[in-house]
Amino acid sequence: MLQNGNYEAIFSRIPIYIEYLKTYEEEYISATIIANSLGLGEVQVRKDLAKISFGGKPKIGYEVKSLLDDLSSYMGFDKLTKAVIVGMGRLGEALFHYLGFDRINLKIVAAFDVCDKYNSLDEFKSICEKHNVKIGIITVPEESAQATADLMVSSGIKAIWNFSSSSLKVPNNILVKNENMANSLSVLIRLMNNL
Amino acid sequence: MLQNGNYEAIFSRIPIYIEYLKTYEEEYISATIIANSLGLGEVQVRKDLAKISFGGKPKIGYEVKSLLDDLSSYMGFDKLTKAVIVGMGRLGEALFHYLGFDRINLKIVAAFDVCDKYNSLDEFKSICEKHNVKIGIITVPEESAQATADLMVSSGIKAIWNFSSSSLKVPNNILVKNENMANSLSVLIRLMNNL
DNA sequence: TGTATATCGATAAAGATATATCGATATAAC
DNA sequence: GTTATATCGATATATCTTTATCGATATACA
Ligand SMILES: NC(=O)c1ccc[n+]([C@@H]2O[C@H](COP(=O)([O-])OP(=O)(O)OC[C@H]3O[C@@H](n4cnc5c(N)ncnc54)[C@H](O)[C@@H]3O)[C@@H](O)[C@H]2O)c1
Ligand SMILES: NC(=O)c1ccc[n+]([C@@H]2O[C@H](COP(=O)([O-])OP(=O)(O)OC[C@H]3O[C@@H](n4cnc5c(N)ncnc54)[C@H](O)[C@@H]3O)[C@@H](O)[C@H]2O)c1
Repeated sequence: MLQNGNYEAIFSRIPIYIEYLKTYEEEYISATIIANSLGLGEVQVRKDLAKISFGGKPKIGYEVKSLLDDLSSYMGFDKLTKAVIVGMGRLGEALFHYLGFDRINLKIVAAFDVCDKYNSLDEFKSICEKHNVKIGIITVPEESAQATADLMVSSGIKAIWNFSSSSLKVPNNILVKNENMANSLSVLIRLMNNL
Repeated sequence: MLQNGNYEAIFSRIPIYIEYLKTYEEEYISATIIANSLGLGEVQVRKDLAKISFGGKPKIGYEVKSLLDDLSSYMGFDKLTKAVIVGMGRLGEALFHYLGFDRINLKIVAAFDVCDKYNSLDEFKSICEKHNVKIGIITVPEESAQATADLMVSSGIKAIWNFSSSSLKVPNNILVKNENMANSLSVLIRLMNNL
């Protein structure tokens, strides 16, 4: 199942480095500059980079271009990842039209719903197999979430991004990332009340 | 600024306990049952509960009702929290109509957009002050995000839930939680490619 | 009443993550 | 050339988080 919540902390920083580096015009950049720009510790930045890329030069820093390449391929952004989405209601529509997945090289190749404006679920398996789809996005109502997950698993999908608040039962080799918005917001409420 | 990403880990587990407990019919529950149902370690559950609630009884467990109360008030769900949302495009609409915020006792009291179907930004400050709004949700395009944040700060908002991928500059006493969906999904891509 | 057991809480150990310190080095300035 | 300095990488320390262990206790049952 691998129902993760806490991943290696570094994984969530790399995309931030990448975004920042894309805006950086010089040929070289130091860990100090990255750290200060992003509000992180410079030792942490240096350690992250050391883990992924080749060394920087004292007094100079890291070469931006090759750093970007290394970070991107570390995250898997160098390869196109294909996804499908099931449940084309308000949230599904929003995600389907969102342009921001481009920069992580993710493409939503098909959208499914019970309503016939979209691909029918009958075609789900064949479309997934044809495109070798790896990621399934679940934006159906709670009560349909488990059935949708089952369909995804039986269609060869390897990872599920779940926006319903159902906790899905899936085989051990399938990744599930729950994107529970209310829970995420509640962390903010808690922190706020603490101040 | 408090531009957090890694909060106390416990904060993100409490809402999960709460959801689970709401479905639990018995009068008492043990850490063992919670842990097994949610795929967590039982020592971890016991430690979390010990931090927040009064003790359980050996061989019996914790009283569900009072546990729920304690966890809810720890998270701040016992008080109504008011939010506003700015940017009523696809994502803004989805969030505005989402019913799941009820269970964390959050109410979106007003929705703003440049389009006149919604509240006008001219009224932003007065509405926020009138309702004593604490949380601002940003779902405007990138280029308007910082201006929106500024408006929120100057209208007395204490915490911002930011869906744009701009990194916002705000005063030190304002909380910002970036909900960068592409970055979140990229963690899943990374984990998947690792298997 | 005594024994077995599920469970708790406390303490200890392990693991993960973040921060601090410092010598080495590449460049720049003198 | 020598010196000053920004930066790196390595090592050490600190903090946070999770997991393991174990004695104490409330109940169930013989
Ligand atoms: N709207 C939000 O901001 C938001 C936020 C967080 C989580 N969610 C969750 O995301 C899910 C969708 O939310 P929404 O607001 O878009 O709801 P919605 O009602 O607008 O959309 C649900 C869509 O799923 C379709 N559907 C229903 N059963 C289906 C099935 N078996 N197979 C395929 N499609 C099916 C419906 O036709 C509809 O188009 C819900 O589980 C909700 O709790 C929504
Ligand atoms: N759609 C998604 O699934 C998704 C996912 C993650 C992040 N985002 C981000 O959320 C934001 C909104 O995305 P969307 O898909 O809803 O876009 P959208 O274009 O559908 O909606 C943007 C809305 O903001 C309004 N707007 C523009 N400038 C404004 C201003 N200054 N003040 C108030 N309203 C203003 C527009 O009128 C429009 O209604 C973007 O920053 C996007 O990158 C979207």
